[in-house]
Amino acid sequence: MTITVTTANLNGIRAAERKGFEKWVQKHTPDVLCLQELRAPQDAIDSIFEQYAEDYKNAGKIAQPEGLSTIDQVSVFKGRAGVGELSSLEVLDKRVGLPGDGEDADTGRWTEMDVKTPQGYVITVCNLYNHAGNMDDPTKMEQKYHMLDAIMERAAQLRDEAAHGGKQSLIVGDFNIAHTDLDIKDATTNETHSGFSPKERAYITKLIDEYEFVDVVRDLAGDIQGPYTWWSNRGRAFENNVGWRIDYQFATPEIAQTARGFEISRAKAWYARWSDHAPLTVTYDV
Amino acid sequence: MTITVTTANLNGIRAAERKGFEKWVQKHTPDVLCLQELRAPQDAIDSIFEQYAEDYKNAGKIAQPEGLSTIDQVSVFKGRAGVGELSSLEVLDKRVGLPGDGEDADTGRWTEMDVKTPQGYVITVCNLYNHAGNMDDPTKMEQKYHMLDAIMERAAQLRDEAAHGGKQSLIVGDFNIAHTDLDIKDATTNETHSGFSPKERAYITKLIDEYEFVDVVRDLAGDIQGPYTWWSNRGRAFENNVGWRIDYQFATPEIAQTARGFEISRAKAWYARWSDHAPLTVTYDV
DNA sequence: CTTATTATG
DNA sequence: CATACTAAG
Repeated sequence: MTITVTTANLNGIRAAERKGFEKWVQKHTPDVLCLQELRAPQDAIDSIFEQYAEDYKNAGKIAQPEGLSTIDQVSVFKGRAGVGELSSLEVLDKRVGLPGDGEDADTGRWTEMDVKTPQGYVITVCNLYNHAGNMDDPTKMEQKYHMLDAIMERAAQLRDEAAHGGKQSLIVGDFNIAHTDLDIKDATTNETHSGFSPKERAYITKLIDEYEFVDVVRDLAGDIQGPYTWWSNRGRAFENNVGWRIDYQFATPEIAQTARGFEISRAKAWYARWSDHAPLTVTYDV
Repeated sequence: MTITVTTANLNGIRAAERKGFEKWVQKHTPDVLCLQELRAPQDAIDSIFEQYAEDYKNAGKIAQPEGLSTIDQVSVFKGRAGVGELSSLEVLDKRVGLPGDGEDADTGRWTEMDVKTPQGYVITVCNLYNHAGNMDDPTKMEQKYHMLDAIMERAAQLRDEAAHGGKQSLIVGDFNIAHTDLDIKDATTNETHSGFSPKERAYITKLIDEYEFVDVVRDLAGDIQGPYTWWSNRGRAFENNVGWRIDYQFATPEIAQTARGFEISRAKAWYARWSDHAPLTVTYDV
């Protein structure tokens, strides 16, 4: 009995809908679907998520549309960021925002769901969209580091909860950071760019080494170049596979051990590109 | 020996290019081509007009690309208005702006060319794009009336020049006013809207009655409903022919008498819609 | 509804 | 290069 968890940055859910993303949803209906960069107002998100609920029902994943649990966080900045999380599993709790967010919660960058797996385990699935950052704009880098600090804080809590057979966790989404040379096509030219600077990469290392989260896709793929999840819209980056791996699934050790495989939709013949990111799905035997 | 004069509001020359307007140019190569709403910066206009010069050369209308005369006026407001005029005839003079414009000349709404016809007549061709206006915004209506006042002033000069066998004139373009019930599908509901208010319509009447300009298309078409030149992008206006006649060719009496026929491209099977306006071409035997 | 602009990624 | 926004028509 396995579950599938997908993370997909849509770069505008309405634009992705126009380009056929819903066909992908109908085909895959992952047990947990984590979406980033919805870039849409609440009413648009509500009506699209209702359609997805119908899709899950028609695919036989849930008995009724009300059987799909959803949570989302729209940004206070119109047309920017925005994250949402959907699950056909039993959902015990849903939360939005990070500890450090404070009053400033409506950044549209973090949601959580506690889901119950078919085998009866409870897993916290955290869904995030980090700032892109810009080396020429220190305030934007500060926002990026600030969110990374908050993620570390939450990761510490989740690690402690997971210890000694406790509640396991996933932290998935768009970190906007490639971790190592394997995670970026052009490492040398990008060391001075936001997304591959040493300071940013150190946060990913810290998440793995200090908070004991496992980079599931790297573990499954081994030490190969790639696989990438994002390709710039500029030039022929997608066609030439000049990509970055900036979308991740990090898992606490126990659930990481159950990871059976992953799929990045780019490789598939039926894949129609509806975003500069490709969806990343991991199958867990849990 | 006839000449063709076309007026076409492109609603963005770059968008029109993407949709195949250049094919229309290659097919028709009118002797005088008056364009409105270019909505593009000078460098974009320059390079597109150079392409049109090649098209005229390839069509055998001119000997070399340099044989096409062009004049244009870009608006000081980026991405708005903008008019241009092209001719394969001998051009004696070119001017931009209206008398009333003063310092404020770069409104992108008026150009003139003095062209010499194959029969040796000199004709001033004025090309205009009037403000759309908005009944809820008095300053916008004031701008529209102000331009109409300036047009009347120029029309008075041109009428005087044309008297007793003098230099004839055309005033063509987008007036953003339907003159009579015949010039609009839905007259009653639009009397309170900009474009069909009594005050605006009176300017067209004045141009005809006081300044003796002939509404060439109405003269040729007779008292029928239509033909329209503009259809709203909203709803199914184009499909249902819910249109307005707001693009005109006004002529001094002598040249008006030589008008042999007109064509509005909408009626043609090959017509691909690249704007909310359709091009209007009149053939003059002059 | 469509084309522009702008900011953001 | 693409998706938003806003202004304008």
